[in-house]
Amino acid sequence: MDVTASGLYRPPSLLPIARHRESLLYLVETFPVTIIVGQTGSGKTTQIPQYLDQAGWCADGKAIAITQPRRVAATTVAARVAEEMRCQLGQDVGYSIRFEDATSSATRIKFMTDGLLLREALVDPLLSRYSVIMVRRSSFKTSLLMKQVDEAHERSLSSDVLLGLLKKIQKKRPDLRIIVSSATIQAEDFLRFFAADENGEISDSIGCILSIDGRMYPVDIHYLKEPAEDYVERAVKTVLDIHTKEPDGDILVFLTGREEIERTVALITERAAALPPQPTSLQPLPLYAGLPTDQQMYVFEPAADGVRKVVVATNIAEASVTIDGIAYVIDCGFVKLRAYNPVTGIETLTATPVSQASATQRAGRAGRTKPGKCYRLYTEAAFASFAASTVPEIQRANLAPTILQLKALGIDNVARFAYLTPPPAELVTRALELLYALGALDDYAKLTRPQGLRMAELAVEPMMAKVLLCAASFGCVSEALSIAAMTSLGGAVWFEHEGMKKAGEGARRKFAAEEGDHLTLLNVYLAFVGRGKKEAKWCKDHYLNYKSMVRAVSIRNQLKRYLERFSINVEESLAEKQGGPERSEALRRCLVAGFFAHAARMQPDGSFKAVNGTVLHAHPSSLMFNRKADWVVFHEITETGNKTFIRDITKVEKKWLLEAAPQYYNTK
DNA sequence: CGCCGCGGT
Repeated sequence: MDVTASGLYRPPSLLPIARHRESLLYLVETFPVTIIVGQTGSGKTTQIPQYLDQAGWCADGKAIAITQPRRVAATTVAARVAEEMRCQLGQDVGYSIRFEDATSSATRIKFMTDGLLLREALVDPLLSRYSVIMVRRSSFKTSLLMKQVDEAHERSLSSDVLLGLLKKIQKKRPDLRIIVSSATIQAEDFLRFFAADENGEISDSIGCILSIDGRMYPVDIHYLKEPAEDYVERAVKTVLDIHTKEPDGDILVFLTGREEIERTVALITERAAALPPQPTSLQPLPLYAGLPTDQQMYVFEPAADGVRKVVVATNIAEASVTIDGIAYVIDCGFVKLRAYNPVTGIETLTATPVSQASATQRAGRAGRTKPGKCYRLYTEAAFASFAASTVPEIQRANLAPTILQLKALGIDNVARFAYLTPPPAELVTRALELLYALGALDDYAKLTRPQGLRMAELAVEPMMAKVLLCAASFGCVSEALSIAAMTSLGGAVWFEHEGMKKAGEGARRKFAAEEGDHLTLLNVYLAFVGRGKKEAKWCKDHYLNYKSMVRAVSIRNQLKRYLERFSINVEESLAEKQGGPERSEALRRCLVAGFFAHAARMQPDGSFKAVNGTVLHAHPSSLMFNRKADWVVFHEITETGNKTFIRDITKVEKKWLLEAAPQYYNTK
């Protein structure tokens, strides 16, 4: 959300990009690909689309697409450009993000998320309505930091896939212009990526790099002389040291997760109270994505006079969110990262040392408005041992959704797709196997029609997409839609708060279904949309996250529209038999049709055993955490620390599993 | 018995 950078509010003619207007237009005219290097505040995102529009790139009804990594970036930048062009947002300038389309037939400049542009490519494979596509990959130029020349760079799965797709489209559309804004270090790589043909030969007529200058304040880096034994302790101590010895300025502490953050906030409060009287007081504030929005807002409010703010945050503060007034950064040197094990199919979420690029980006948070200081809770030798940059998502994620998407985009040979960095073969193989078992791919690994194509179009992961497509045959489309929408929220259904856990669990019991979490989620959804209850207060009283519930309604509507387009009868509900055993069985059989690969059996000790022998535990947030069951299917599997948890669990019968996927269970 | 880093369709 770097859109609030000071540069944006400078008159456009004074922005650094203004001096490069003519050369930029020349390059875009001459080369199919232009790589722009320049940092936040250079004005490239707001000005370049306007230059292109003025230069005639929107003639003949064509439009310019600009992708952003975040929804909030797409909407705010679009609003800014509309204001500069003195037009109403949604007319000449608009944006399009999931659930919100602020564009019209008059729209020439369109901001959007990269994931949404990929979806458009399913319908319009050559993206023919665009004359220019500008892809923003957040980049951070930090070469003014002491002793460092380094850059960080967000690499989401969708933006990696988009760039590969654009390269493919360009071969068929020489008229298309591609602009990529990138970090200096990657600029050459991008150019080579687009210029290389299938044999690796580089063409020099494909593209060019344009650099725009920008600046940042210096940040002093301080390392530990000896490694810290407990970085939470050390972070608290550093906060107090800064507070008692350093001039005014707020503090930002990077830690890895909720529990650590809450503990640190409590420790700071406790220790600060024990200090001798200080001229200013300390106000520690937690910040992580799971925190309710109203509590997140506190960190953006300027501290009162005589108060020094200490924001204790996860990686959310590294690039997603910008807090003004930070003069000191404390970096624990770790981040929680997801990884996917293709052999076991289990995702892990573990604290891992950050990359040098990431550490640099964290330090840079102290130098946004004036010179700052960064205290690294590790040694300089440790920093030197960190990887240069974080392993891109495409090399560590479950690729089933991505591979399905590529197939639907007409890329049959996923092994030969132009990846920026190719994923490990095992990840691709595992994804292909699952998609085959779900019937999305045939014996020749070709997308099945209509089933595979429809699964790709539905905005849920392949297993849940299969559930939705099977629901009609079980007579539970309406219920499956609600469950799909609720599981899409990814655990954000319940409003968690320190000290109210007991009460929250009591509230949860009101919705509990004997059969497990999916039916419970359905009960929650039905209660929310039930007469007169679709309101924030009702949610609060029942310990539900209102924002998430509203989102579930949107997701369900969108999924429903897709099913209607597939001519699936959505009204087919078992509502009249509500609560009856037939409804419950139909629904659970339907879940099995998609989630047969996520089956496990409860052991006498209450743990579960997967079909491949892995020992699993019901996540404490699950109803099955302390209930008896035999066979179950589950939505998600994650390993944290040294335990493997399953979440969103529902009781099923073994024979349903065998019926749903006989070949899958025979080969195991 | 004891817990999800951050995004996106």
